[in-house]
Amino acid sequence: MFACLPLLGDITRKSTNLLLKNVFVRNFVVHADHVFEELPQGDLSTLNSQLSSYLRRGSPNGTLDLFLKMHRASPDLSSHTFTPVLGACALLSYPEMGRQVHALMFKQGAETGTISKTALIDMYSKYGQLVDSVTVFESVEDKDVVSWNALLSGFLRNGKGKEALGLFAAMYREKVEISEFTLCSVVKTCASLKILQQGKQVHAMVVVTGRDLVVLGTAIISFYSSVGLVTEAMKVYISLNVHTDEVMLNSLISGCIRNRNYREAFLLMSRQRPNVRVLVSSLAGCSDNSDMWIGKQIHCAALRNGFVSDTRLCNGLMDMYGKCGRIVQARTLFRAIQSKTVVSWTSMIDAYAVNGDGVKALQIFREMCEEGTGVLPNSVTFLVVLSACAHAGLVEEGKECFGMMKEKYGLAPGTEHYVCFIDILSKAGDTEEIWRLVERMMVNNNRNLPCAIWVAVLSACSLNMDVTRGEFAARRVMEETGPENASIYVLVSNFYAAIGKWHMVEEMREKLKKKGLVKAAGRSLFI
DNA sequence: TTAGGGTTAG
Repeated sequence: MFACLPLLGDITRKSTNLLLKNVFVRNFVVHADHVFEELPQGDLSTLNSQLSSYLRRGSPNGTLDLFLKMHRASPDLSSHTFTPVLGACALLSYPEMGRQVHALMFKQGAETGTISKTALIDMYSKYGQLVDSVTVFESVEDKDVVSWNALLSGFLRNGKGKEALGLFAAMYREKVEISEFTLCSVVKTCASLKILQQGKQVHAMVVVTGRDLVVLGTAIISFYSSVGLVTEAMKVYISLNVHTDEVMLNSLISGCIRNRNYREAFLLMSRQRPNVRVLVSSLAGCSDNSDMWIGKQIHCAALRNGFVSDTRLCNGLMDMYGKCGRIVQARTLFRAIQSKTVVSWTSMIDAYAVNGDGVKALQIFREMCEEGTGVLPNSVTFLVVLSACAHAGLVEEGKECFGMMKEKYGLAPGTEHYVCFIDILSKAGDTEEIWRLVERMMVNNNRNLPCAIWVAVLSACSLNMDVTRGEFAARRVMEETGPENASIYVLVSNFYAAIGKWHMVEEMREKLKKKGLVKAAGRSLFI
């Protein structure tokens, strides 16, 4: 059932204590000095309240610190002890510890109740381990609306929108009395899937049932913005007549920017002092829309409000200037950031990469990797770097970075990294090396590779006129791709055209026509 | 025990 369960036989109080202590020393150095302090006075229920209190006040480390002391002092803890501890584990994104706490609960028989299991569902979903969330959910004997909601929001959190809607349908079938939490998750799901009709239905349900309208109203405003109906979002905002809620107003401002309703956005912004979060979100909208002049106005608003030393805001500004082709502005901002994060470095590398300067992108990357920066590259950094190498044809550098990712930083390349690497090898005309890589991946993945890999291989074979391997890749692409993906048919068709197999080109075109698919037209920023 | 702002990089 759970990876931790085979360990249960080894979990004595001593070993768990040691594990928890190690976890603290590794991850919560600030608290390590205090772990041997005496347990605060109080009975178990008082201490349990204290655990919850730490969590509510935003101190998960405090919760875990106290839990460790409690565990050292007495082996008998209650389910009320574990629920806030699970919450703290979830917040601190430390799956190993969460699993060990689960094992301890199991050992003490404290994981049987609905509330305990709901906390486990939530924790596993926050770790991205949905299979375990579902397993726990299925084991709940008396499922209440909260346990359903926990799984529902877990699906949503992990990008499983369709599954979330399926679960909502199941709640209906099971006649679960839905709550505001349910509706909130469902309306967010509709926003993520951009499904207008279902979202409208949820809106109607909210209006009819007269639920709490501040939180739900914000989710509905956000939903209408996400589906491009910012006028509807405005109507909801006006009808709710809640002008004091900052989150709701910010949701509307961000929606206006993303939908290019700039006049309304700045009008709303003038009603109250904007905070960093809404400005950063608005800058992201400007980046997506490539609207530098609006981005500049937000830059001015940030200056007026004294936010320009905020790293997240500078990251947003850098990204916006970079995406709009203003590399000098991006670099000036980057150099001025006092405490650069991995996002700052990655944004700067990306700014050079998207503006075609692979050499400068690599220079910044190397600077980032030097000792003393206090920052380590992550998988996004490597994706940006590999992409820069691919675009600039920096083959040897790309190979070096791909190797470095795992060997030096212990980061396993994902599908996107392999796609970039195949692109790099393709630029070097090295289809032999690509094929060796593919064979290794097939061995490691039980011969199943994601479609994106086959697409990259096909493009490489097309570019290098590798007929035999290209045909193999083309067959795999057609097997793996969904019937709705028109661009894949065009890609395969172009490959057959490149190698002169015109009957296959015709076959692809026929398939495309029969399915009534049309490839989306390419668009330029300036047309 | 479960919900609101697509806060920033792919």
